Amino acid sequence: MASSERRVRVRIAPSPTGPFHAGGARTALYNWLFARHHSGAFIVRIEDTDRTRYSPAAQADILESLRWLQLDWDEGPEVDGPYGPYIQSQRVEIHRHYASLLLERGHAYKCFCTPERLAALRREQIARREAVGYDRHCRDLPPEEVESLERAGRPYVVRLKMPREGETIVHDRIRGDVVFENALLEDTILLKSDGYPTYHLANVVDDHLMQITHVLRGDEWMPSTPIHVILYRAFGWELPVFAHLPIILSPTGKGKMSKRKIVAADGTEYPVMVREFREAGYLPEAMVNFLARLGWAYDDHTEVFSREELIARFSLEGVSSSPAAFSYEKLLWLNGVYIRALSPEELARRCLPFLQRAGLVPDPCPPDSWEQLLRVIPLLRERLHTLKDIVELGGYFFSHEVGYPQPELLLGKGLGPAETRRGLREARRRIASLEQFAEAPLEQALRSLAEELGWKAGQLFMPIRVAVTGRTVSPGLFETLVVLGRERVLARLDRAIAELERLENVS
RNA sequence: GGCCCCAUCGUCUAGUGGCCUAGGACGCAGCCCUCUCAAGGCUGAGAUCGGGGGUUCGAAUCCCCCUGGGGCUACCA
Repeated sequence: MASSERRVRVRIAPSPTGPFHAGGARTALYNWLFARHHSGAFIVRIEDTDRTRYSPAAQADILESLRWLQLDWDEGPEVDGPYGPYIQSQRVEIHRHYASLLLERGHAYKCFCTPERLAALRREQIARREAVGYDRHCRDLPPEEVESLERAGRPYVVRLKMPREGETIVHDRIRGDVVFENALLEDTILLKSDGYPTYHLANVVDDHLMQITHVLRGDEWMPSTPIHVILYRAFGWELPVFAHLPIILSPTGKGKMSKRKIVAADGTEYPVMVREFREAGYLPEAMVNFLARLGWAYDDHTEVFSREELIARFSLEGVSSSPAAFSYEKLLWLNGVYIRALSPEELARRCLPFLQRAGLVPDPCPPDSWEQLLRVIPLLRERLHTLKDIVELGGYFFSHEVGYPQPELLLGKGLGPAETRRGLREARRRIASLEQFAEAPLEQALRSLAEELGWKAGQLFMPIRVAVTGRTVSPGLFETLVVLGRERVLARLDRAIAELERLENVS
């Protein structure tokens, strides 16, 4: 049966050497979408055969990131499944078995070359400006010599015997047929001297054993695919369908997306790891939508896709073959779109941790803080690009005091400290004596005051805004005053008036 | 250096021989709304489809060369 007719089974094979980054997330998403689209299985397999770089924290981060993005896996760590274990290091006996099978069948050989010899060889090749690579020194060692070296306890690796002529064609669903000249391929190491398999062996063996039908992975794997094809053939196994995804470029378009935090010229830090996006206040649904569109398009106008639409519409045919640069501007816009689509309660729920982390709301959240947050959300909803923005944009709704680091911002346009102070004092008096502290009466009172003073509305509103929020930017003044509450408004007006008085005396 | 991939507005892309004097989105600019900022609405600037050869009545779309960019080149994945 051709693999395309079997039930689709795809996997991601992250290596727990560092936190999960945007590129890994995109690969995971495409695999997940492909599986869900075809009602297939999405599998997570942890490839931790590099014991020197292994990090338990990284492994936890990968799973946590996948969960945050809601890319649920059908088989893998924590959920297990019929083809386990799904932690590669627990499968080394299996890998060793298949390596010995290759040895028996003459598809592989033991190589006793020391790292020193390899390094020296490499240096010579570079000096002679030759192509670097293993010289197959041990490929045709006489059996007796192999035996004696082994008896002497000399460490060895197992290498794959590459065909020395002909070519290997990789059929790729995105790239088409890619031809590799066998003579240029190296006798790749399959088993390291520590007994652990390399990626090539473990990956092929496990993909086969786990019945993987489609291998969707980053384009950086294209060069090693002929090795994998040759391995499949050596075992006599059916090939999966390969599809190499375009890599993600850094926002500048120069080079692969960094795995370290991107710092702009102005010092702004941009997230790269999935957890950093989460901490920066991005919504998982926005991330999913953005990542999906990075290297894939459905038609000539749709930008916003729900998860269900993505599943329904995703196909390999829509995946572009050229690399895509990451755009924080577009992500930010999309994040805003998703924020505005959230119900006020849901948005409040998601913003809460950010306010708590900033120390503006206690943890656990007391009922009155929650009520206040619910009042604040409608005012800030369309102003947030990230959840974290609520701290900067709305902190004054929760803090007890606001400061005026630049007191001159309190001044009305074209007005001096004395005049502004007079306006503010009168505004304070009228607000205090208002029967009903609500938007309409506030607006009426303040507009008529501005008129009486012969000021433009903004000349009065801006000083009040700065007085009560400490900022020149806020939601509409009257709704802001109402949510702040009369007590807080009056206290802050008093402080501002005092501040203006000081400013008067200075000048 | 060798091998491999890629090439449409700044960016993500639509486009699979005629519907393209190249469409949409982000970003940018202007205007409207307006108490500031957003959000929203409208308008605009922005790509001779990297260059050169072919094929064809006709090419962004097919072929070749060049150029540019990227990836890989570990007892890492």
